[in-house]
Amino acid sequence: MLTQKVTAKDVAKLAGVSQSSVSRVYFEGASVSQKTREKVLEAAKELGYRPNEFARSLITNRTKIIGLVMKGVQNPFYPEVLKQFTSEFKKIGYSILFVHTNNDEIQKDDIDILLNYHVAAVIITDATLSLNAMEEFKDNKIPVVLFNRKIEKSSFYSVCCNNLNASEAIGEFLIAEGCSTLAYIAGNANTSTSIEREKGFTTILKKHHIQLEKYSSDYTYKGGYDIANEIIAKKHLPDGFFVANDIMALGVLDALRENNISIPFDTKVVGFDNIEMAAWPTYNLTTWEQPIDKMIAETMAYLIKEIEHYTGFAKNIEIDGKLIVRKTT
Amino acid sequence: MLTQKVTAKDVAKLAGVSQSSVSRVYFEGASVSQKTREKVLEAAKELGYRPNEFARSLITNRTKIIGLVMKGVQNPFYPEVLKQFTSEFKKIGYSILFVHTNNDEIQKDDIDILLNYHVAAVIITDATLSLNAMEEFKDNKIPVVLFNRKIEKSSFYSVCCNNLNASEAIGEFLIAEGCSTLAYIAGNANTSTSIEREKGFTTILKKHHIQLEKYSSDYTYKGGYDIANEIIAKKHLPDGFFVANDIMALGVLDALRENNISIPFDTKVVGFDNIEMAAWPTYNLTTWEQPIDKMIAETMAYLIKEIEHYTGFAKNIEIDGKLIVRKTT
DNA sequence: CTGAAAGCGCTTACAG
DNA sequence: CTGAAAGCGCTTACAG
Repeated sequence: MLTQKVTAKDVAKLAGVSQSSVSRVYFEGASVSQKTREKVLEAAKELGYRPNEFARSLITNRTKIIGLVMKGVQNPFYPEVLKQFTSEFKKIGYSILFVHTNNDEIQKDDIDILLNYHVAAVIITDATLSLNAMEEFKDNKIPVVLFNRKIEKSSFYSVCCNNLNASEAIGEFLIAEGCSTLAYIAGNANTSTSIEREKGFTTILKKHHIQLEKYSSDYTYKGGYDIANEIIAKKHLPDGFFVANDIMALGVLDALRENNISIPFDTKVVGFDNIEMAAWPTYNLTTWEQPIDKMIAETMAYLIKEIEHYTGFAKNIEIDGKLIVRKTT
Repeated sequence: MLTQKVTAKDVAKLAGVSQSSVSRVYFEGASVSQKTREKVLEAAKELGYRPNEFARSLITNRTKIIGLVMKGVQNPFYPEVLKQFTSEFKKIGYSILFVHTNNDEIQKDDIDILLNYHVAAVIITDATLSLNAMEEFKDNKIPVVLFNRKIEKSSFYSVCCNNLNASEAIGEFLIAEGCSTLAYIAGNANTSTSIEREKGFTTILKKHHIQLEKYSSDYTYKGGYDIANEIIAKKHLPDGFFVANDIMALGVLDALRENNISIPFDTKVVGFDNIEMAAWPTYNLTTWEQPIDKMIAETMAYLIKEIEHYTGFAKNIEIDGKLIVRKTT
């Protein structure tokens, strides 16, 4: 094993062809005769040749890197999404540059990373982007998708579960189950998911002349646990809870249980996401399943098309999920 | 906003200096006068200049990318590790290329990704590497650390919690708590963590003339849940369980609870990792806290030194964690 | 299909 | 400290 400094030139010499031919073998779409291809491949194998990605990117001005920005790694929903995007993109030769943000809106330093590496595309899983930042990506012809978050502006492409339909269905379901007082426990106030889930739920309650009790929380287990304890302390328990995501719902469930409140008899709980833990026997949480596979497929289809030929086309895509009934209702 | 194609040459022209001077301003360590630096910076700002990372890497043959390989995204321990590495490396200008593997030993396709991108270093969080693959990294002078996994070969640098001490302490603790029959629930059989935890635990049991009941599982919630159900079915319950990681321990706890086995009275359970969920009131799991912060700091210190000046120096680093006593003992 | 040559945007000796 | 020039390892017109 030589100290790995084999270039196309070396391969060319050994194969007895020009450096351009070597390049063509590794560049899909270029035309090379079967014979040269074989010679090159053989020589390359012997020398341990590996095309230099940077030289490549320098010329083509494009990379095989997807920037994936994530905030909430504590919510198991997102690591799962990360894993699936990574495997799916790997199949078509793309790698993932992982960016972690602490803010709901991505900041300049993270945007710079994405721009410096000329990523082929960016996926933002649970954060948003300022209009200015979006402009920068547009200028660089880098397609962006907001995954599980949306912005009511025509300049963003987003892929979400259909939150409105979902929360309406959840409302109807809880009412059909006999609830006549209902509470909504919201996630972070400025997130599109929490807002839409509240909206759909409210619509249905209004239709049935039920007033919504609304509580604010933050999409974390502890947030759900704490707010449930506050509600319990008030000695006034609604017939049912719609909790904006599963991880909060687990906190709610634990708080209720600690206070010997029997579920689904004393009150009912519905979550959102269908994370793995929702199915654990301790929780057995009724929840709304996000169609992750379809959401990922949709995201990738768009991105691949845009990488091929950038248009900047924007749209809010919403995909239907489904209710998973377990033992908390 | 122009269509972002500003090069050092453009900046040079506007600033009235040579392209080399522009380059020097952005290359730390190069000497430039205060005056040219200012002129360049001003021109760069006006044009929105951004040094091209690829051109850079092409020459220096090094990148600011760290390859991070991860297997078990389902175990919350690892997403947390990913997040912390990402934030810490970001502070010193490095980004994370995320690689997901399905295998306990990293395969060729993933290694190729790391090599193709000439990552500055690689971290493998819960998988291992063949000796051959390690050689490839060595040839390319890419430092590698095994995080939370180790191999008894002198060629790997690894950073782990001190699993032997930990499991001995857990053994002593359970015995002091009055257990006279004890079981160990192992994780994936070929992992260093599971092997060492068993070893330390066994040592202590032997010392106290207690025979180990050993059960095999796979480091997942379901694995823990299933094996616990099997044990319960045998109508023979040990006084205490040491479960090789927390996520399995949660499964064990749920199975015991479903069978109305009262903890810590009928039996006791100790986990390992101290993941966030271990502290949830439903579980309140006694466990061993892995010193993540220290493990990460140690990993980074080594990697930074090796990136600066590669030696290939290898060692198994073990850092002490501590017992967190909660309500399952 | 193939080769010679230009050039992507930088860094880095080499002079001055 | 600074500029002119070579060169990193590729892709891609341009001829043939």
